Amino acid sequence: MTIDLLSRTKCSECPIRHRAVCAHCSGDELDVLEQLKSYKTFKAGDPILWRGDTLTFVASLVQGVATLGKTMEDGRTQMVGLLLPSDFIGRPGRSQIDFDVVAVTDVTLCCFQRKPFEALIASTPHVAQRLVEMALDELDVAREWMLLLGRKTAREKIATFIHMLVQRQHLGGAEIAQQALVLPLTQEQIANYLGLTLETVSRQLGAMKKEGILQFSDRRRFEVVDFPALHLATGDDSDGGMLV
Amino acid sequence: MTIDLLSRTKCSECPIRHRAVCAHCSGDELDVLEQLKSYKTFKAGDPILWRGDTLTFVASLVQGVATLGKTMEDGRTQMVGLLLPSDFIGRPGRSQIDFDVVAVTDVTLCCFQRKPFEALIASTPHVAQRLVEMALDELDVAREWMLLLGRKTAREKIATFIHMLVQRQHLGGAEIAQQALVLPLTQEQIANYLGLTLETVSRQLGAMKKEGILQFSDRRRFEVVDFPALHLATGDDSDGGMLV
DNA sequence: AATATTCCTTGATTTAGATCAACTATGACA
DNA sequence: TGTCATAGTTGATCTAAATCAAGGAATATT
Repeated sequence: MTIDLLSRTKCSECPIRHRAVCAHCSGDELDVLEQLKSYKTFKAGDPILWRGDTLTFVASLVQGVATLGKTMEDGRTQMVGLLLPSDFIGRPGRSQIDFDVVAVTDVTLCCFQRKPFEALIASTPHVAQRLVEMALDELDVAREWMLLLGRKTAREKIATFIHMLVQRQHLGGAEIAQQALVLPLTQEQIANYLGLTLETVSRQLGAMKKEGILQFSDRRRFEVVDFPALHLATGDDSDGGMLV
Repeated sequence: MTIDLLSRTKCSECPIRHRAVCAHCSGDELDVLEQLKSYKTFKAGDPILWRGDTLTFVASLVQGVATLGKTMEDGRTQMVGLLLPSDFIGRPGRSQIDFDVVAVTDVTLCCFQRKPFEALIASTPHVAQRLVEMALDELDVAREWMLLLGRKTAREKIATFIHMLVQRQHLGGAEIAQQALVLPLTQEQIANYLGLTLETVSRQLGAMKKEGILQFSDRRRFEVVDFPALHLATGDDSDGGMLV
């Protein structure tokens, strides 16, 4: 029996896309997980994991938004990742993490004990293979962000961030732009994600509003009115930005 | 038979530390690799892989230094990784890369065809497991660099870079500081790694020389005279910086 | 409905680092 | 041993974004 394990394909029975983690979708070899499944919820603002914590579980984010962040002693913080629904939290083979995971909105996780999960990996090579690919995907994202943090201007950073949100929104299978999007973070959090200050984020968003690239209906809800202009503003290759 | 696959432990018969990749050290199940092993060499400055290239092999870097870099259309570049001896190049399950790999010095790679290597992974779960861990290690490094790029000052960036060099030098098993180190990159390359300009790198290195933290015998060869001061200058936690 | 808090905006000012511009040291190579 | 190219230095100037400072708008709390 071959299953597309840990794919990003949405499971028809539950909101989780990582099918190996989602017990609803498990194949014969994954039945063991069913018994270990548990849901955890966190309130907006709650810490999910602190830097240095011992990891006892791996999880799939079912609902909500969480951030991975690093903080320096003097308070400077840098987000190193953003977790949206369907994202995987876990470091198979690792017992510690080197950053904080914080719930930005109310968050629901579908959790599995780490030990049995690792036992599963140890016995099923194609699950392990899929996990390598997932880790490499995350690595690609991290490296793309390194280019952003090291070399992009404030405007390019903001444009890239919005562009990424649009792309992720459409991964789920929704149709093309011109539809309402939501900023999942406050402007201060966006600033921490982009290596900027909140004032700069406000000014740049304001400028894009004024230029007619974005249109806000609400403090958080907006549309991309001029997608080509948005893509141009990212500074990325002129080819790679098409939807679909 | 249990082998410490893909560990960073140095093989006694060759300079490669990833034992699964180093055919000298292979166990029974790895004999297949012996036949596929081949060495490739590159001159300083040679491209090893271009962004978008199809990957036909995985490899271990035996000798020399190479960089992983991203370049924007207007020429801005950001290095997203540094490959030193014992580092692994390869993306099992991935056929393309999204950055350039360039030899900084003369480079020797120990290469294996990707397909047979992936077949090996598919049949031996603990190799796959080790690869997950390696990818997660790289991810940790990338995220540490995100903090550096997004939030650290020029001085902190330089100090962190030197600090990292010292740490890596000592991973091999050498004794404590106060010994000659070599900058593996030009100041322009360091600038591209740290999200700075070459002038800023020059000025900051000059300042640390003047302050008696570093001492250069040569343009490239130097010693860390005041390691505590170096560590302090990184801006990192006051605890985590000890050698050993 | 009034009050407090959190989030966002906008302006004035400062500054770290970029940019521009010579110039110097170091090898490399003929 | 001199010429060339590459790498590094050093100074003057500029600027993007940070910082400082005040308000204002939305949301939550009483």
